[in-house]
Amino acid sequence: MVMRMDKPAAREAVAGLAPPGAEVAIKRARGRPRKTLDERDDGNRRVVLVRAAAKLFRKKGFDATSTRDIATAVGMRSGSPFYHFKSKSALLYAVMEEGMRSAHEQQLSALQAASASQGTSPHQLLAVLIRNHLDVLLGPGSDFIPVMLYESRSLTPRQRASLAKLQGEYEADWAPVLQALHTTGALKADVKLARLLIFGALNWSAQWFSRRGAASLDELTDAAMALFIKDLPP
Amino acid sequence: MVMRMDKPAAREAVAGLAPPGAEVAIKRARGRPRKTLDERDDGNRRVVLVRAAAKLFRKKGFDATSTRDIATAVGMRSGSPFYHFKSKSALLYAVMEEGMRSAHEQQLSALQAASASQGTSPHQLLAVLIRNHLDVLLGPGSDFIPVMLYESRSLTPRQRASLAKLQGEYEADWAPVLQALHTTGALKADVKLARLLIFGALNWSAQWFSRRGAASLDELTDAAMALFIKDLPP
DNA sequence: CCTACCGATCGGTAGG
DNA sequence: CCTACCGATCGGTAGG
Repeated sequence: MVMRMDKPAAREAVAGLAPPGAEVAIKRARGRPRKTLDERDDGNRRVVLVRAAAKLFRKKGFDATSTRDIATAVGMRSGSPFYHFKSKSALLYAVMEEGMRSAHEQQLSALQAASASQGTSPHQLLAVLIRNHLDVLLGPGSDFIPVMLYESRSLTPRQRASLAKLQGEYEADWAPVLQALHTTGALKADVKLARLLIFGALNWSAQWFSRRGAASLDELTDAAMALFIKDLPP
Repeated sequence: MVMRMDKPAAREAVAGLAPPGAEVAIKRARGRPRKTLDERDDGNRRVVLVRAAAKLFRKKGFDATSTRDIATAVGMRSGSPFYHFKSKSALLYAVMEEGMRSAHEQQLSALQAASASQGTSPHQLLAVLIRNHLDVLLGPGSDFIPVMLYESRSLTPRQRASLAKLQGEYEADWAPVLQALHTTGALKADVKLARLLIFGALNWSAQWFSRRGAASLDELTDAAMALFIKDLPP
């Protein structure tokens, strides 16, 4: 209840909302605060909350998950998540935004690594995109993107619009690859519809894929490539 | 509000739960009942409830739809849906079961019509299956299957198992067609994974397809065929 | 099928 | 971040 004026700043920085003077205000506090009980570690708690929320939202759905569930999962009391997030839906948005950002980063890395080492044929690039997408979707600890795919109904219109922009950027990386494949005849369908159908095929796997199941992510990637591409090289 | 003593039996028959002696018991009542207030029109109300529930579940999701929303939609008071369904989840199951039954019937009709008139090549059969599936999924008044696809988390385990059986029967019709295409080389991917990926591609369209949008169901069918099948005839 | 409820739960807040 | 709440809503039920 006292001296933790550094908290709001840290929090807003994570959210990318730090007002211009925030850090200055913090530096005004001299030395470490004494009342340490509420001097919980750091804006770290925010990340922990988002992670727990992602897991629960994925497992039970947004509406069926109470903010109390989330609080309990991270060892907080029922009202405390609202110290970090102004609403339940803000938490949901944080999950999705974090998911999209890291998914996109991962996608860019994968593309760069591919064009650096392996060849850079459209076939290979599509395989890389698919494999990465499956990883983001089904890999260990990947609750964020499934939540984004299946819970966006619960966002506010403004949040949905924000997220759509991020999704657009993610999908934009696919367009040239698909276009190239269409040009060579390896992809016969209309490019735009093909993209939607392909994302559907992949995204749906979040509903049935099990990491302890029959197929591996590599096998699934191969199956997808075999399904979509006409002239697969041996 | 009069004469529909046949209703309880009809109702239970729809649910497939009519106890052996139900109809007999009903026939025991002679003529029309006099106390007419609770003699509401018919088991018709049940169908109306299921239809309204499907619409709302699809639009807002199961958890975000209250039984009061459904009651209001059909002009009932808040407690009345529970006269027809013993729980909210029973209503959800009714939506899904009704959706699967009619989808499967429609699929069988489409297959019969196809093998009667058009040729019966695996290509044509797959096109028929896809087209029908899209119709069931995206056609006018089709809220049932999307609800089934996206809300089954809210079923009880027993309900889920029941539904899985119906889904299995629906999907079973696809297996020989896909197998035949695989044999001829028109489908390169592993048949089981191909089926999952194809259903994903189609099912996902419930998320983005708009009946007033760019593509028609026919165009979407063509795109899907072009995407999945290697040696499409002209 | 309505009336009149009930207990439980939920998102969120004040105040420290 | 906790304590102690609050108003609203929800699924469901008794009793007619």
